[in-house]
Amino acid sequence: MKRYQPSEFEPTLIAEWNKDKVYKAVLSKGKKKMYILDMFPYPSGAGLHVGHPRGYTATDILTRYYRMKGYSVLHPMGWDAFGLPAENAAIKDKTNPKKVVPKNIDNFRRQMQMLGFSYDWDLEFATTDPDYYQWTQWLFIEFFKMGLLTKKMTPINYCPNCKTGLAEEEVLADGTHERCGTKITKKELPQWIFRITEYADRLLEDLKDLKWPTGILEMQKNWIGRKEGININYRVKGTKELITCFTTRPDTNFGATFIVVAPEHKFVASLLKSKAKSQKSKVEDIKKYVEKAKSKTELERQAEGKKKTGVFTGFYAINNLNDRKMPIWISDFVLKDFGTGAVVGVPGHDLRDFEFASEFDIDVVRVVVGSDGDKSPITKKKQVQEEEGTMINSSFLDGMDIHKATKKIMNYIEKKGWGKRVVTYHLRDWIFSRQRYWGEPIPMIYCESCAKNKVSYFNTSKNQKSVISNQKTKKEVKSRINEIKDSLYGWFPVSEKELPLELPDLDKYEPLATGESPLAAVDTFINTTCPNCGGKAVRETDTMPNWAGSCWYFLRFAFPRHPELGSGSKRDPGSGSGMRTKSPSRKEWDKMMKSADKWMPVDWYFGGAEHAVLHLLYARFWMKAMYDIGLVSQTEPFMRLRNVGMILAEDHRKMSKSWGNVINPDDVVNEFGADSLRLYEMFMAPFSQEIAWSTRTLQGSYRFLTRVWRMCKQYSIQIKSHTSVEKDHQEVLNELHRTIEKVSSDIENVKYNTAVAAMMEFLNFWEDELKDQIVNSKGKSKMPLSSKSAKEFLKILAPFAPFMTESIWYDIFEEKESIHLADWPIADKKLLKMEVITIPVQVNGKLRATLTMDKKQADEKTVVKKALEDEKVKKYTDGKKYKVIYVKGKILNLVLKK
RNA sequence: GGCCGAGUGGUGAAACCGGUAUACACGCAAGACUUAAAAUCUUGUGUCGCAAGACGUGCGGGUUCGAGUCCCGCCUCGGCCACCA
Repeated sequence: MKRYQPSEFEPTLIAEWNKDKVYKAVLSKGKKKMYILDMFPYPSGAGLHVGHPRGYTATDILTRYYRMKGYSVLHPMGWDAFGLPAENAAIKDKTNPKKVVPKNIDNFRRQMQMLGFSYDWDLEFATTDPDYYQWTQWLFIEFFKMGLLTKKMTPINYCPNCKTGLAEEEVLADGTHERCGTKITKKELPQWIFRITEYADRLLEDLKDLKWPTGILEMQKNWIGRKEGININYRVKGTKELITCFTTRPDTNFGATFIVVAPEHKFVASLLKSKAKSQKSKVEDIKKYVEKAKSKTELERQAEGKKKTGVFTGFYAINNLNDRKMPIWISDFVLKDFGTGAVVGVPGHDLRDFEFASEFDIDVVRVVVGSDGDKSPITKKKQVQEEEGTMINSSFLDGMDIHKATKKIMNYIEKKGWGKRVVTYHLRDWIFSRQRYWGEPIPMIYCESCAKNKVSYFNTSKNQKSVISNQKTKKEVKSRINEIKDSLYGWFPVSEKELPLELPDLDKYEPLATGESPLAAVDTFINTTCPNCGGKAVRETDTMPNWAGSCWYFLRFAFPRHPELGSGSKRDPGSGSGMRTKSPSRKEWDKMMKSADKWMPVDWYFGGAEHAVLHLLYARFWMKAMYDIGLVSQTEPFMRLRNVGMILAEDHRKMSKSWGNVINPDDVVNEFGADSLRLYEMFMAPFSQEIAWSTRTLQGSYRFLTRVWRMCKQYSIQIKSHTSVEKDHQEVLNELHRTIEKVSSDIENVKYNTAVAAMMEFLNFWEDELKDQIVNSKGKSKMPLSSKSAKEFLKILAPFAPFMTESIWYDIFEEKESIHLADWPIADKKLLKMEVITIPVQVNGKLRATLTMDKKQADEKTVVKKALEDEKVKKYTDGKKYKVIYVKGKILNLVLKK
């Protein structure tokens, strides 16, 4: 044991920790529990890049800290292995993802162990394990039973070149396919829709209980986008039709001058059907415009910018408030999915409406006067008044401010029966079907003959039993089912006994030209019997999106172990020993959850901010739905959330193979050891901040560890000889305890950069003290800290540098049990207090001197007296009157009087 | 366009409730060791100035004995959403 040479002991320690199961998660009675979780990774072929360990080291430090503090800690790791990247990589290599994924997992696991993360590897599993996804399928069926899933025609993104439907993430911002650059079109396909919007209010409401970064909370809030407004019905002159418009600004309704509907609006369809009612030339125009609008790609829409296009229908709607005839237009700036797909145009008080009105010469009426007092007619874009103001030209609203007017007019319209208050959301229902191979098969069966007889799961008598006890939820479920059951004739869930419904092994699994899933071409998979009538039936061939697996994995980690079921089979490459489960059933779930519930919820959740709305929203949704069925006892999965900042390459660009600027952790560990990498990534910047990699700065962390190593090495003589009675230097001891205190609180606040700085500061102090010793005792080194105290320092460094501290712990200090199971040191409150303090002295707010004195003597009188003895202070105050401002023990300010 | 962050030395950054601005580290400079280099160690390092001192946390104001921190008005950069009615 000479030089600090990490490669000499790091691999050995990994093997020992694994063998002794040092990091086994055990829930002990009388101990507080702590569940610390990373967003589990997708195991790509490239292996870990240097950005992954930043988050994983952070959770590892928390885990090690709480473990040493005596908590029961759950810290697992697994693999989110379904999804497009694996599938595309496998297609490219002409192999099956089933073969590639296990290899990738092995590599990821090896790298994580290399970095010393203290996961309980026995709990490992992958979302692609049939043993896991049988439960994901089971949950799908439970959600189906409570009316949260329905199937309907929905437009999806489609690439005409690759002949496949695409996920949102495969469509670039300019509307092209990321692989081939072809413009994406829309294609209507039957899709399973997950009705997340049913939970919009609760997803919004419950945000208030979460200790999450405010930015993420804000993003979820915006994404849900709750808006209160009113739906107003307008009569179409000369017909029996009504057009309903959503608006949040009914106060301006006296200023409404036109109506615009989306090209997809049902009024347009009925218009085209009954040609007789409108002029023939108009019908042709309308047809042309609607077709063009529907075929427009995102790219074309963006190229057009905000220039308004549209076509007049020849019809007018009547504004009941003032009997105004408002022309009805069709335009693609109105979105079919927002509000009612129809807008009432108030060009004086909405910029977009004004642009439309100017384009087509529609009247503009002012109904609000803003703070500029401008009452003149609105003719210029600048004059459009969207802000606060007072009503004019609005009959009984005149003189009111806009908020009061809004309330008044809403009441008025509702009373008259012209409209109804409504709440709308930005949140859309979740399209849950993928026409892809590499995902969980959706466990549903379609029976044509049952469909013909209008039979579905929901009207077969044996299925009417409800397990939901909450009356309110029961009612909601009932009304949901009533709404959707007619669209689900012929659909039945796969029976529990059949789970897992396994993904078949296929040689060819490229998406089909029809836009269907590749499973649609596999006869042995499709054909089955109807669970209801026993006749011929077919399986659903779509698979679930890659988000499904991450919606409940945090529960699965907490499931009790079943060693009697054996370890993961070859088929389940990820499942660790004792993590297999029996077939899914409500009884089995309840048994599992009874014990898993003790770990829930996740106390600390770490991952990238890019999941702010997707994964985090979906998982919260599942949790609430599960709660409603009684599957879990909590409504929120993740109590505290922290976002890890991205690590950029040294050239400040994103790390990417194509730039050739990727840093591989294997190389870093080879050169500097895992501890240096961990320490550096914690020290480099505040945790959530994006930062560029710097090998130079990493060397600073390496240097620090080398110095700690050297320092500790000097204890070996002392310890082996057992001769000298060790004694702590009071000042070093005080400094040590201050460091213990600082590091402890910094860890709990995820401020690792300052925690590391504090330890560096301490080492500087400790070394200086030793040098003084050597000088004073003429070369004979006597350590300024006892080995007992030195070990305390080693302990607080242990979560950051688990390898080196463990190695010293065993070899120098001759300990027998792992440092990572030792007790966390507690700072001695008596030692924290500063006996001697420095007080800055200011004259007129400018620093002129500092006083060093005993804390007990630092009363105002003494401090002022001492300050006035200072030459510099005297220079400014001599012969002048001054006011004394003294904050005890903090600062003295002498303010000269004029 | 909407919402949310952030601007501090040559660089990454620190500063708890308004109380010594620049902790810790990198880099740089000089020196020690060495035949030499690397490694290591020592000292210095906000700007201007010989110094005393003055100035200094994106810019302009304000509150205060005292402002990186609070208030008002701007500028720049980053993130998310976006023809959202």
